[in-house]
Amino acid sequence: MQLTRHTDYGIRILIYLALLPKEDKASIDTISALYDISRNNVNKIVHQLGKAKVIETRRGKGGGFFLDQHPENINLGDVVMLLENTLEVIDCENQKCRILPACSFKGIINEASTAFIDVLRKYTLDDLIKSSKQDFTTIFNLSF
Amino acid sequence: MQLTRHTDYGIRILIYLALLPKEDKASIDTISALYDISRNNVNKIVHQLGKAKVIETRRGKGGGFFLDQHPENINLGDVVMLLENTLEVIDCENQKCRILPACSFKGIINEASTAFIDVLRKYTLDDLIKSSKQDFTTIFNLSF
DNA sequence: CGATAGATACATTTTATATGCATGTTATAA
DNA sequence: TTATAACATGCATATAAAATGTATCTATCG
Ligand code: SF4
Ligand code: SF4
Repeated sequence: MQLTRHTDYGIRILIYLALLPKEDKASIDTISALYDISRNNVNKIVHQLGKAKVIETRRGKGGGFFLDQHPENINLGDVVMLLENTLEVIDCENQKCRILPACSFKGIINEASTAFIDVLRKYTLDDLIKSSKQDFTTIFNLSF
Repeated sequence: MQLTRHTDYGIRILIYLALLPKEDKASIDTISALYDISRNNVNKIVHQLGKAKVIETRRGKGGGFFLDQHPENINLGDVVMLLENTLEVIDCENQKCRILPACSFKGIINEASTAFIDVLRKYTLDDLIKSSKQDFTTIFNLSF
């Protein structure tokens, strides 16, 4: 029961974007260096977030990416569900489980993972930054 | 975000034990054959459940294992926490994350995984079998 | 055009999970 | 009491998932 780094990296990237001044763009290389995440990982995540319209990506010279919505409108539940590929906590079918027809564990697990996501749904990207903007700017050594 | 098979296997084993008539014992080989799980996997799980006093194991000829408590007293939250080795949904320290001091995501994730376990905590092993004893006996071809 | 920056595809490495193999230890039934 | 059934334990291997690396393509700006 663990979130993949892919997802966590995605959150980190969004946090950074949320702190950027309006009209500023980030680049894959910047983020890769900033967080010490392999360029290709960042690439993949940015692409995924772009396709899902969480961020907007611009190719070519002077390109980059930035939030497509206000941080208050970016729901953490949605983001995690997007980045985490395995929504199902257990894949009963795929392992020809003998007791499948009688088993109610899968239902309980489902209820539990819904509860998990529901907690995340209560928060937005803004909740991650609003109370610690100062700390973040110090960490990033930004001046705005 | 997925439970490991190890955990799921554990649940299956407990379900089987809960259905056994009083005073009956199961063996690693029986379970291994019944669920088509590798002998060593069953071995490890049984050992773990034994150490945690969820089941009682008896060595030697005529030995085996059986529930150490009534199914109503075996809490699914406890069992899952026991079998799932990674309780932490994300290991911030271990990846020298730059924004750790300012990040509130870990707290939110923690709240979410607590919610997950709390759902499991509402159920016991008995909940898994009480409403479908008949189905299970058919599946297992038991006659009691 | 030429440089920049994301898009895409595929290969490789690393890590986590699952299984296999061997052997030890203990209890009990013959 | 001795053979044997059954769990205990340690380590090795195989498999699968995740993370990272390499390469090339495409779009855009100046
Ligand atoms: S035991 Fe239940 S939850 Fe687990 S694989 Fe079988 S049907 Fe699914
Ligand atoms: S971003 Fe937050 S949750 Fe993720 S590793 Fe860093 S401190 Fe932990």
